[in-house]
Amino acid sequence: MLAKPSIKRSANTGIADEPSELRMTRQRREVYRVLLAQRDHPTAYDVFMRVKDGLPHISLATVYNCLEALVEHDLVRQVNFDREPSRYCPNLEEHGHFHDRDTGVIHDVKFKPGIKLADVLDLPHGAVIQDVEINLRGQLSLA
Amino acid sequence: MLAKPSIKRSANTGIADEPSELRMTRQRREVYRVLLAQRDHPTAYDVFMRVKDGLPHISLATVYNCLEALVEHDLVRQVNFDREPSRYCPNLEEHGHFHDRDTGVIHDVKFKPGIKLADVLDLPHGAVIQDVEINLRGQLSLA
DNA sequence: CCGATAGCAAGAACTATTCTAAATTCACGC
DNA sequence: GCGTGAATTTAGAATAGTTCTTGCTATCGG
Repeated sequence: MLAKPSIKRSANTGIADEPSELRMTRQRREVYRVLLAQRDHPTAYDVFMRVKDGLPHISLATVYNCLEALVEHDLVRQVNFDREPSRYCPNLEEHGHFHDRDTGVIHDVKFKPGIKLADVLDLPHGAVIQDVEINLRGQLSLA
Repeated sequence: MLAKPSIKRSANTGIADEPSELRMTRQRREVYRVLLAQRDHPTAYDVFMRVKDGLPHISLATVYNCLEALVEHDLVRQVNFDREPSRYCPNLEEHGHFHDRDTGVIHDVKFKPGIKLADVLDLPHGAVIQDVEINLRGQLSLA
């Protein structure tokens, strides 16, 4: 997602389509805290296990709900490699992901300074990009 | 996948790790033909429906097997948007995909001439890229 | 405090995909 | 042409990550 963070904002104005604010419940706060605390791109299940330390009664479904809410409100990005379980990333800067086949670790990959995606891609005429996903797979040669 | 096409090649030399050639069965040929005939990034199920015209008794599992074999041998690329059903693309040039939210159509997106991914990304030191996936979502403004 | 709305929990349901086991096909040497 | 072993196909069962349903609970505005 391109950054458009929104946490608690002004009260609803009554205008129909206004995106609603995210209510920060105990569960959502804990899920978000867990994501910030250890930025290793955990799966929903990983998050579930970590959140249980603070909220032993939380259910996996709630973790999914919370992650969805956080993603929807652009506090967190969902990262998908092929059809593996989704992973979650609190880094909101535009960046890609490098999956190391040897270790399984996913590294954030930034653009070189000054580079914009639209500068390097031949986009369809009139294309308005709402979402960018760049996923790399490979290995870290030790040489 | 980075291009490394291999269809029928020379007979096996006896060397252990040589990647084996792809045996072109009726089913695989038909699946491949269908992908080349209509390059609209069909799902496995779409392919299944199309292949049935020529091979009415083919099973969905076989279509999955064939697609996997074709992907494995770099004749076809698998395209994943989030966790939606995988789509299949016979375009082997390095390119990305733009998913139009309004129509659902997926467009191929080429790099501007002369641009290499490594030129624009800050890769981890020593990273060897085996596979690149660039997925965009947005709309085609009619203006 | 009251009613309405949003969120939570537990488990069932869903669905794209993979696996299993048995039957078929194929390449190849004879 | 024909047997043989390996690869492939098939149909259906199984899997797994995720989403849905239902009833309960918390929260908010008034």
